[in-house]
Amino acid sequence: MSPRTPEQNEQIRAESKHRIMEAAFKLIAKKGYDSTSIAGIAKEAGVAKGLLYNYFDSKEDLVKELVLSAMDEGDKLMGEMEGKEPNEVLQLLIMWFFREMRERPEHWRLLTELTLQIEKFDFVHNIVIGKMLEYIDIMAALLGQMGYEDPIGEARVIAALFDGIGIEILIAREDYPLDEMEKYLLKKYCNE
Amino acid sequence: MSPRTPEQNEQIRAESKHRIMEAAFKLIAKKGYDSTSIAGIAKEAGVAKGLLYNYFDSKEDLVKELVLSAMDEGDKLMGEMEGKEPNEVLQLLIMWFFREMRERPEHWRLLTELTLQIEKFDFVHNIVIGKMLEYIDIMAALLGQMGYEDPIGEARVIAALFDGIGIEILIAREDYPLDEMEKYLLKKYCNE
Amino acid sequence: MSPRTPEQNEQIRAESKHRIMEAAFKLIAKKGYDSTSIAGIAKEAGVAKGLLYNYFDSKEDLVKELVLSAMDEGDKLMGEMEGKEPNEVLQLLIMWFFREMRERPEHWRLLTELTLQIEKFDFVHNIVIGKMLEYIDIMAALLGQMGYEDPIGEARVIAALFDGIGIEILIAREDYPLDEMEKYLLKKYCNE
Amino acid sequence: MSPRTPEQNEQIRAESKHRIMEAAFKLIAKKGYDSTSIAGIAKEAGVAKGLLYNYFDSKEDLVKELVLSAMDEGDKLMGEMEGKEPNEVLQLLIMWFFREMRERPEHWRLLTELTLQIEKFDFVHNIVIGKMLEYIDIMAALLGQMGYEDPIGEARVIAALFDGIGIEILIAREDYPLDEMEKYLLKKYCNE
DNA sequence: TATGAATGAGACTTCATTCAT
DNA sequence: TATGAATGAAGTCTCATTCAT
Repeated sequence: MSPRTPEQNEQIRAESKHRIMEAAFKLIAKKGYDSTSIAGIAKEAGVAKGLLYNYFDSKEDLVKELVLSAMDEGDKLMGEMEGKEPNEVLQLLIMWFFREMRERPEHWRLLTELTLQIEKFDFVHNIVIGKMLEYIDIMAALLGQMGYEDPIGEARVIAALFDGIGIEILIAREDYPLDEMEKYLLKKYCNE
Repeated sequence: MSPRTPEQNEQIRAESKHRIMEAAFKLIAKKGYDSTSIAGIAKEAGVAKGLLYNYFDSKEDLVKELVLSAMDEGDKLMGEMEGKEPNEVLQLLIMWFFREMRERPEHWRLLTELTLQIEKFDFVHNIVIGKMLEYIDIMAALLGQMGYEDPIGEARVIAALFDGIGIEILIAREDYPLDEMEKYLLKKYCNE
Repeated sequence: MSPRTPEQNEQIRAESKHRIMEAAFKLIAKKGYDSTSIAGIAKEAGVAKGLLYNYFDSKEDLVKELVLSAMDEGDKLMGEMEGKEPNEVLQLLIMWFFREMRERPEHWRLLTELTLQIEKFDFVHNIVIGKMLEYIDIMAALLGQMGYEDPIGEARVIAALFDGIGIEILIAREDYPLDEMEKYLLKKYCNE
Repeated sequence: MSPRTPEQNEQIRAESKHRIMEAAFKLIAKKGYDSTSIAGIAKEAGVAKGLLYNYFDSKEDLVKELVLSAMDEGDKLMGEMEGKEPNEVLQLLIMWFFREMRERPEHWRLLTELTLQIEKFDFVHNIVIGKMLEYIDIMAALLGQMGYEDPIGEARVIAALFDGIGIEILIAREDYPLDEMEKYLLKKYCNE
């Protein structure tokens, strides 16, 4: 029973926390915030209920961290677009969006679910608004370079399109004509 | 002395039920289904908890009636479009949408909130999918008459746009540039 | 709208009260005291809930009157036995008991149900004990005249038999071999 | 520091469960199922309401376990009768019955109470009917060996007697002449 | 006398959180 | 660090009872 080194402890902590967040993500994305219980998360993560409170102050706090980490991933993308042709960037963005929707619809589910609980999760709300504006700016710059007459207007249209498609996918699930939409948008914004 | 007449009772009932539904609508649209308690609804409506169960079998039943009545209102519109020019209809639809968003964003809030709770409210979910397809068909017919090359594709785009704008308004509230978007869309789809 | 005469009022009262008691009896005998609601009784009786409180102070009070009236009926029988041969009386009692069990098992159901709720219905409890002793005395007198060695002991046996058969009928319902038991007891106590 | 061992937990759980079942038994046997609240049981057991649901799925489930455990005890007896003289067995049964009635009338109270709630506790009901038939068979075999002319009839009489005495004890409590009845039955069925 | 809308206490149950180990 | 038994506030729903008409 020799005591663990600080490094070992740190690693154990990181692993446990990761497992808990993964479990929480999975369940909340599937069943929603209110219908996901702490007990359920603990069970899914294979740890005891009490352990969650070693890492998170409350259920809300857990969600907060979850959202922040989910946002992070979205940001990386934009970085990768530096230095490419506007036309190509737009094409990549559209394709990336549809790939995301195919492969990880739950990410979108989680953010939407929590964003709509405006009262409860103020901070998600604020972050999301910020991101939205940021992305619209980037998109407007692109469209400006591509010669659009009202680039901000069209950027807002594209943003709304993405959000709208996202929500329709959440509702229609496998019935949604993802492929057709992708083709249509690529043709509309990138071809010719 | 004498008991109330059936007419008096009917009126009392109608009023109480209305008060309860209004209170429920207000709270659920603001805080979401799960975070709205029966006790809260009763308090908001100014009645005792128990009274709700004179009018609704359960909390879910209350929501059901709420949704059905919210849907009703949306349908009237389509009826009024009969016999008009496609171009005009599209313009009216866009204007109607933005008027709705300005005047009754809570309707949209309520439907969105409940639609996303897929497991819990199957029936909302199913109704909404049905409506979506129906509206896309109508819209595609219009666009076809207006000479669009791929009317179904563009109808889907418009539907997604409406949904996307709707959800962005829910999030951004008064910060959303409703007027600019309306102008932009009218120009894009109706002008020239 | 001429006012009713006192006699008319009295008759109306009697009728309403009777209807309520009948309804209460029926439902309590079938579903038990706790599972029978005031609303249910009113509905069964075809009157408004509020009316019950014109005639009875409370649900318990209603039950009290019900039990008292049910007891009454049992008493008449004993009166009719005056002046008959002991042997014949015993035979009549046994036959009467089985007839009752066939025709009105609910009476027994009601009394048993309420008698067992000792804490709640003290008064039923006391009345029942009194009756039991009274009947055992009468029976013992009979058996004494018939030459039984320990008439009180055998009277208690017969009383317990009746109670036991009664309760088994409540449990087994139509599966209970009523006919065989009747024949057996008649042979045992009355024949030869 | 270290978490409890599984054994420790097992013991804690067993103790808590036992305390809850004892409390439930006591209260239900005294006041009946409907009049016994979860809150009351928890208070009697000295635990929080919520804890009951760590051990039982519902109030009904709690009762189920209670009944099954009460039944168990009754069965052991029959096993001990193997290989004894019929005469002796009958005597032992009678004496056992009266001992039970003296020492644990609440067991009988609980089973009777629940058995009569036919609609609610189907499973008790079915089990009890099964046992009744089983015991009557055993008894009839005994009586057959002892030379009774109609052993099944007499077995039914004895069963009804036991049930009847049981219920009379529930009602009359300490006023019931247990000793005299026991003597009388022993003389009637076993002596001479 | 009669009605039934309204009340509110209290029932069962869930679940985030705490804490002894 | 980790466990899970225990807590208790809060939620949904039922129902005996009241009261304006």
